[in-house]
Amino acid sequence: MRYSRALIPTLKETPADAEVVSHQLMLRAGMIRQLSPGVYSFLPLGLRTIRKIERIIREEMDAADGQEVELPIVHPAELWMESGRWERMGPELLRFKDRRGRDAVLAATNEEVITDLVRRELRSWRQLPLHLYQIRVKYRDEIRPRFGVMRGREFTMEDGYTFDADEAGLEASYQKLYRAYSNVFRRCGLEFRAVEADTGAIGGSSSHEFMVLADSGEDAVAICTACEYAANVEKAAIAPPPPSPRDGEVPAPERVATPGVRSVDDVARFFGVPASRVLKTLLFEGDGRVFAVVVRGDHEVNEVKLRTALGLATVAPVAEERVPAIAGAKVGSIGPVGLPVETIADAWVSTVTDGIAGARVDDHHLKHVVPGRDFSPTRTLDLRTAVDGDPCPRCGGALAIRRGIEVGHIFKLGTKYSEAMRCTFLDANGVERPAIMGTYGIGVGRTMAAAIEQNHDKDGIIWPVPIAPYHVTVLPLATTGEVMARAERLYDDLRAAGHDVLLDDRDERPGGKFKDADLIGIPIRVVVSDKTLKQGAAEVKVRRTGEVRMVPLDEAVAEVGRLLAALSAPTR
RNA sequence: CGGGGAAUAGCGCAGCCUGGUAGCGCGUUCGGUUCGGGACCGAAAGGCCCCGGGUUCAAAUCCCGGUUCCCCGACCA
Repeated sequence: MRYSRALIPTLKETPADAEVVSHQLMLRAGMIRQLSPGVYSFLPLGLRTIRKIERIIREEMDAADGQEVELPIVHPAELWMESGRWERMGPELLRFKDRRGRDAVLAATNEEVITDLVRRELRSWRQLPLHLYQIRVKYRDEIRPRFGVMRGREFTMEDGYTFDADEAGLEASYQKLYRAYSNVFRRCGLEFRAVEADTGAIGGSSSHEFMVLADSGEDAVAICTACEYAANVEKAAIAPPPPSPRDGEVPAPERVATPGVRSVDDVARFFGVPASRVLKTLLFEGDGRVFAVVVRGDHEVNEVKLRTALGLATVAPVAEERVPAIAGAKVGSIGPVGLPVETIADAWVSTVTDGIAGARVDDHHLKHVVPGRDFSPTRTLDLRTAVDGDPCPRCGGALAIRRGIEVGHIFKLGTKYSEAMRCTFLDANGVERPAIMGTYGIGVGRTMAAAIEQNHDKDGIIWPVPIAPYHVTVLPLATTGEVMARAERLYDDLRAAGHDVLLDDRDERPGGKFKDADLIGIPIRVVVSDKTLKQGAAEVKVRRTGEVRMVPLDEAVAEVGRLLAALSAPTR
């Protein structure tokens, strides 16, 4: 491509509304422009990277026995009613009516459509396993789109689905896709972790999220520093605490007036104890029943873990106005002692041997509260959110909490949709069975943004070679004469060698060309100027390392090939 | 949805408090000098000052209503 003919509108200044570097750099490099919140146009340069990521995905999915399909974007509402997601998905599902007043939705994901497609064709166990995928736009009416292409309302996603005859088949498909997804992200130059993810109350089968570790990530992941355990903090388990020997006798609970003392911090300050000695009591409501959860003051209840541990479909805190009627005191003074509802404790409550808790009388607290002596939880479970340094559930080592960008998700669905939508086959014994499904997704734009988050410096993007919009940029420092002629020849030769090349033939000053080349992040830069031609050479520079060398003109193509190969080697 | 901020030239912003007919930097166009890390001189183009209403001799500026965008909390690729 000749730069003079290309639409690559780079910006010198950072647009004010871009918060994270990937968003800033995609705008500055002229790769994307916003149309409306969470909806972006991809410009030629941005689309080149998108296409390269898509190609990698196709190659890996095909290698994992996937077959590409193309599913509709407009779905009839009936299909979503059949699966139950018309109600369950809520406002995130973008709905509209056609001219006849029929309800329709824009594809947010395609379990319904794929299940409908397959149920019409699937008859025999001999047709299984089946792996279908597509790469296409999705619409989710996100509450708050942000970070550019990272969380959009309209975005391109690879969505894949597997159908198996039995659990063992699902396991094999899942493992195959796990490896395929790992390959995709590795080839995109990403440092990532596959972490255990929450599966919700339904199914209970396993799920992994592929997380790119980056400070700008919206998710938090717990990673064991000693073993391979890694999980989304939504789900991360925590090893139980060591037994806490009671040192000496603890006096009976004593009520203390604590006017205006409400939060855990207030309580800790008032009594002059660390927050870890305060017992925090919260009321929750799940599937129509109310119960209390007790955690240590320095810990947070994890609603996802709570829901899963109790096997509930939904869990939500009880509205503050209703608390006094249930607990006998306002929020801030409720406590577990004598509480007339079922009380469940987090395992780490046992480390409190002499605690402070609400007295269930407004503006009063109890000191010398001993779990097990002064109140008895009906159950003790792992209910809190992991924090940095918590013990790993596998090996007891320390968990580290890191930020992550979820670029992919794989999920053992089981028979949720195949049962609801009667997608069945006859097994080897002639028995009708629902297909056992898996569902898989990769955010393509998100992968691109994540790659920038991990590969940039103060001057701009540093593309990993496999997803770089161009591999090489040739910069003639003059647009006429010998310099231009040599640059043109190099441009042709590099293209003939199979590289994607951008020739900066603009009538720009050298500084401008250098800045733009760095900003858009082309891995290799080749400069041709009067100075280099005096040596019969071109100057070759590696964007990532800054390494510069003069290379004889007739060796330049070979040198570029060597450097690209070296940069593509899986060193990271 | 709740809370906070913003809307003025393609981009980044000032002007608003204290009304008087719109400005700076970058970019763009033309001419010239420059030419290895975003040059310099000269000339020029470019504005429903978010929209609607009100106050006033006069509104970017004050008042009322609305819209849009951005940021912080519950979802997901």
